[in-house]
Amino acid sequence: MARYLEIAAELRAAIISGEYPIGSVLPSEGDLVARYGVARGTVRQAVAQLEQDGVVATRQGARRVVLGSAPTQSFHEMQSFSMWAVSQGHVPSARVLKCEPGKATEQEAAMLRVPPGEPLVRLERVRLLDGRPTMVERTLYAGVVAELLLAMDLTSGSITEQLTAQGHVYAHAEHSIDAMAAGVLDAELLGVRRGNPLLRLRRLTTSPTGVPLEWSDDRYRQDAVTITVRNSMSVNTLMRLSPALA
Amino acid sequence: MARYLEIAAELRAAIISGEYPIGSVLPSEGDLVARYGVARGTVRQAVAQLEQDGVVATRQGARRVVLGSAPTQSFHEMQSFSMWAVSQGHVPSARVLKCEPGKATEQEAAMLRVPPGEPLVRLERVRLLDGRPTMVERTLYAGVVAELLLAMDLTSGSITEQLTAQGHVYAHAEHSIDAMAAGVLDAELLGVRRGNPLLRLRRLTTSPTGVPLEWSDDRYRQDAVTITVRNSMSVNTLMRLSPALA
DNA sequence: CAGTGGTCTAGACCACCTT
DNA sequence: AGGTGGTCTAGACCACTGA
Repeated sequence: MARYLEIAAELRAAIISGEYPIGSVLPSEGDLVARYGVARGTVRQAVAQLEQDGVVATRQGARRVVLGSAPTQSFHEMQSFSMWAVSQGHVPSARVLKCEPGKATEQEAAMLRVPPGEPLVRLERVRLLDGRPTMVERTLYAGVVAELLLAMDLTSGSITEQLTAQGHVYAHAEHSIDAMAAGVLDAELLGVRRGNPLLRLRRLTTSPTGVPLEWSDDRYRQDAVTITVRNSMSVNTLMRLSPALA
Repeated sequence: MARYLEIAAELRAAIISGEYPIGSVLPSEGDLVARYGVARGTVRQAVAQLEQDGVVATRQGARRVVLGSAPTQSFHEMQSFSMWAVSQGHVPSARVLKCEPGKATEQEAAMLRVPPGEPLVRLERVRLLDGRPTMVERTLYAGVVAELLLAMDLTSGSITEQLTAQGHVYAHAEHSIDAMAAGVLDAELLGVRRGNPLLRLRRLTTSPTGVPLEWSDDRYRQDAVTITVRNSMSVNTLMRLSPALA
């Protein structure tokens, strides 16, 4: 592991342990240089990590202030229902409604940002948390990922996990979040009344090189999840859009 | 402006202009060093900006790939309904339902992360977009910000803007997003039916030093907004929580 | 194997904050 | 005025990618 990541981890641990309580200040860069025996650049890389995660606040000329300990977030937990469920102490499962190869329609092609007619796989599942219907998932898989999918066990495990094991890495995702009313079909699948609120999360995921891998439309029962986002002046990935543009 | 920001801006402009189309590769760090006549560290600071915004993807050993042009996002647009509305070409306004000073109840203190009994201001407004009710906003303002608020014009402008003008800077925010059904009151205020879906966005905003400034509960008509979030393996501020923990 | 990005060093000057 | 973070330079070595 890189030295700056080790230092960042040590500082995180010190914050969690209470050595640097919320509201207190971190040692100066000079102090940390002396303590860890590294160059200033390395210390700055370490604290930049903490700043990016919203753990500390930085102002030129003043010591860094501790905002809170790092959230237990992870890109992969956000990406995968299974991993998230497990991390929350729940047992995830799935009921497959549809899994079929096909060719991209005009609309699907636009969402996946591929040419119309491209081969893809359409997957629809009801996702369960401890046996209770929680989310309806409609996913389109593109390219290589699509082919691998047809050989997988879709009811139990995490597709993401199986894809990662085979070297297909998800690197970027763009999520659109809104509220909607349950239609007849969704209501029945989730065991709620028609018209009840659902939280909809649509997502385009791409590889490290920007190649679209999947597009997903996930609809959660109103009481099933809350999404949280942190942003700050320096790190900001959050937008509010009019539906017309979304 | 710092040199690395100038370089980042130039690269952004070049991407938008089509000089570096989506999917193409950026010049190597060495090329950029030569072109701009700066040290490699400066070039790396510039491209790190682009990476953080999801504009380019980086892999060790390979040229950087262009993912897309920068979104027109801004921290302040996310923070302020007014600024966002204007940027979307709409006319924002507000109807003040309540604006009164008070002392923090047990529950309010916990949300704002201040001691119970702290002075605060409670503000409730219906926010309108081009005259149409769009969102119900319930905000608690703490400390210094609270005092300033009572002297402001609350119907027209942006509170955030007025506060910024007086040197009170919002620096960090944590948002919780979920779906809910409209109650009798919210339904009437927004002109929708009781039970209709609303998108709820709760937010704690703090100063650069981590001091809580405001807590807000915003409820949008189901068709009024979509929230979008970008995340990646390297930059991730997104979490999915069980409601019990939220 | 050459090119490229990832990490690290050592030192410099400046802008801003605190006292 | 002294301390602190922000920026920048110049050079080094390593790990990974791709032809």
